Amino acid sequence: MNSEFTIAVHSLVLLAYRPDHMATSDMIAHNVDTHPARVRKVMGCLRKQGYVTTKEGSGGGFALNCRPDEVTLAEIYRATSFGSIKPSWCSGNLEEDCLVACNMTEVMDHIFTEAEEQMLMYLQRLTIQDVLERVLAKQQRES
Amino acid sequence: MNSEFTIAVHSLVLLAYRPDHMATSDMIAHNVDTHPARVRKVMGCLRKQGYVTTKEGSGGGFALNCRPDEVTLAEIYRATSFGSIKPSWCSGNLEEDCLVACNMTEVMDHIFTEAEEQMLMYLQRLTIQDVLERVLAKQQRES
DNA sequence: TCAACTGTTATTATTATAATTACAGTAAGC
DNA sequence: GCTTACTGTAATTATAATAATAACAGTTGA
Repeated sequence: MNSEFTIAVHSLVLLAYRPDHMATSDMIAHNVDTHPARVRKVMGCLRKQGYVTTKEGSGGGFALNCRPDEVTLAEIYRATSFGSIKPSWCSGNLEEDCLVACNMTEVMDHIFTEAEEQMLMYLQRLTIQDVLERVLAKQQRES
Repeated sequence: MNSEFTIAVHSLVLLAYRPDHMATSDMIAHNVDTHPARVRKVMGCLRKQGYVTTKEGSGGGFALNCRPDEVTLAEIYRATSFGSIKPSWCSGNLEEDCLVACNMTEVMDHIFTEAEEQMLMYLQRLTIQDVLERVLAKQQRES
């Protein structure tokens, strides 16, 4: 699976956690441990879907624009990584005179699509708030 | 996701389809459209789990050693690609003095594990026989 | 003893992914 | 208006994951 989903979820959880619900790409990038340009790319995607707003120029950055307890990981997955369950390589050989060789590509493709839908049913039940709470709960157990 | 799962399923479906339930790595490789050595590697894994038997030497090859209607894709996934849902890259920064940065890695890891379990519940409902039937059904619709 | 196989490892090629650089555009504050 | 601190985006480079290939020892049947 594509790691832009991870970056998107991490960024939203971070924004939800911060008292002012704001951060710059530099701050997020340090927190996530990646490059600011990559964060901006992923956040651009979240902005288009309305999950965050951005403010350009000095003093700018990203701000949460949704309720963390209403946004599910399924939405974020669809927005960032839809279809990434399926491996890019696929089997099958149309040259062969064999039903299996000719049709397996499409049949497996269909299976991966259904498997992804099933996974989305799980992600549907998890919100950004839930993830934040898991983070906080984990800390409490350890302290 | 790892494509060895695809190769394993394709190979088992092919064996189930063939009247003698046998094939060499060359034959499977042509059908799947990959290299025979790769097929042998995947089949080695299936042999260890008892899904196929192999016969070395001249006239040898692979033979199905299970009932196609009893083997589920979940088993094959576990045998070949367990854990491959999770991206190798992960977010988080232990250097940061922030709960989110420090704990997100583990929390996301847990989420990917659960998502994979959910996907496995779907693969549990599909057998090699079901896949073969989808292949055959597809052909009938098109002819 | 030859030919046709598997088993396995090592090497190379290819592709996917992530990091980095670069720079135009925007807004705030002096 | 100028400087500074940001975003947006594209192009390039680096790295890692994946697949293909080659090579060869071991096995078996004819």
